[in-house]
Amino acid sequence: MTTTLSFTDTYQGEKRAFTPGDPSRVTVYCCGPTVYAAPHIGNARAGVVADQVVRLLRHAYGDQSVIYARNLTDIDDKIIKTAAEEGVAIDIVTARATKAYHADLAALGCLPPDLEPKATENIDAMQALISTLLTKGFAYAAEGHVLFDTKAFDAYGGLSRLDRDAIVAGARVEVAPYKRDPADFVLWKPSDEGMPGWDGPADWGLTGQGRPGWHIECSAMIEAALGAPIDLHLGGQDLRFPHHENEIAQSCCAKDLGGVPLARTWMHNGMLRMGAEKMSKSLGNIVTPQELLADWQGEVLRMALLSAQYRQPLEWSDDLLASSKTQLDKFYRAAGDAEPGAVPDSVAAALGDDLNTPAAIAALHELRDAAQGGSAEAASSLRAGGQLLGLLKESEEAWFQGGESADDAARYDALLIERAEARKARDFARADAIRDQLTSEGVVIEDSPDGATWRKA
RNA sequence: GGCCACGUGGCGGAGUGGUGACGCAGCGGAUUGCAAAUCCGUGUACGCCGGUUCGAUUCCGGCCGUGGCCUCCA
Repeated sequence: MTTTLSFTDTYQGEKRAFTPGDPSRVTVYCCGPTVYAAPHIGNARAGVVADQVVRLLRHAYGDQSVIYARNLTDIDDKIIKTAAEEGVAIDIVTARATKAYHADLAALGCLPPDLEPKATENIDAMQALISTLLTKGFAYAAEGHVLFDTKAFDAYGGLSRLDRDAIVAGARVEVAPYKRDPADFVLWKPSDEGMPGWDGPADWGLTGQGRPGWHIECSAMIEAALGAPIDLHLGGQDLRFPHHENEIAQSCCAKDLGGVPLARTWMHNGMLRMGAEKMSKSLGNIVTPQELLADWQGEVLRMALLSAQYRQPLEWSDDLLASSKTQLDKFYRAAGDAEPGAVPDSVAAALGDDLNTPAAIAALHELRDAAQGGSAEAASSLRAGGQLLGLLKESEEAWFQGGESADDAARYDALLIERAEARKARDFARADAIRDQLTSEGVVIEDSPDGATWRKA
């Protein structure tokens, strides 16, 4: 496979050819969830985008040549707060949220990452990183905290294009008095009694236990899981600053990365909107995959998320879901029981051009036309192209009839036979009554020269 | 205020310096006992004002509008 891939690198601010350091070991990291609550569909977009990129990279470089790591942030003040509010142990909160995240992403057709480091299992790596930064003079201890000294890193602000003045001028929170510079950020902070905490190394000069700051977690886990620099770092646009900016600062100051800002390519996905606003927990306008899955198949949600190119904002709506469902129905009808063949170039090329999923879906529609016209080859290509997009994984039968109980299915079949007899006898009143009854149960009848079939609406 | 994006037809959404992707919805027709599915056909667009150009939705400038970020956030 020699497809040329190009992605918009947020650090450089332009679309450029993707060139891994080692094509036989392409390293990808995606900032995973903070596990304090079930994810919303906007969180899931980031997971789907990363999954889509990984699928494409595996197609281009080979399954064994791509290593995909996505972390779990299981130490965080929001977790502590949630546990306290519910009066349950931290573990209960993190296990519950982790389970929900895994289930939801699986429902959206995301492959599990190769590595899924947890913050709590990488404390040693974080402390080692902090010690290095202290030793090299990029960090300092103050009032129980260890802080990163942003003035010591000339390239600070390179990713977000923010300069220190802007950060300070726009600060929405009071600057902690122990900071040397308002832009400095926490690497390690003290934990009160009852909070998760770990002893710091003696030479940090701290008393009592503490816990890591958010940003150091990812730098440490990237180093531990993949080794910096990596080829590709993904995450939501809202993580660009401060999270990713700080990751770069930490990683580049701790280790000589040969001028690479931690990742050779940075990709940031756009936000999902509800109406005019970003969907977010703090705004309270979220909808979760769990809620949506009650009414829509997982592939419908994925199709909806892929309907816009990943960098664009995407407005979430029922119309979008309905349109996605209709399109998938058509794809499944045209694909029939065809086995996936070779991935069509039209689809691979669209994805290789900065993950242009709308163009890839358009290519699928072209294949559908040909398949519907009787081309078995096109049907195979449709399957293969769809599956590169994480779609069209089910059989046609499972797609249209899956999820119904065996009893219901048998009843529908019996009613279809009765209806066929009624129609033969030209008793259309009875035939229509049967159809009306099925309609009321959310089941649609489709007639064909070979007889009638039923499907879920 | 600063930084970063973006404004395309009823809706969603690509793309391009020069014959208006693709989809959903709509409308007309074929098919059907009637529907459903399928097929054929079909309309409407590039925020505003300048500039460059033979020609701009596409490049440049300004304006207006929207969103994101400016240490909670995918």
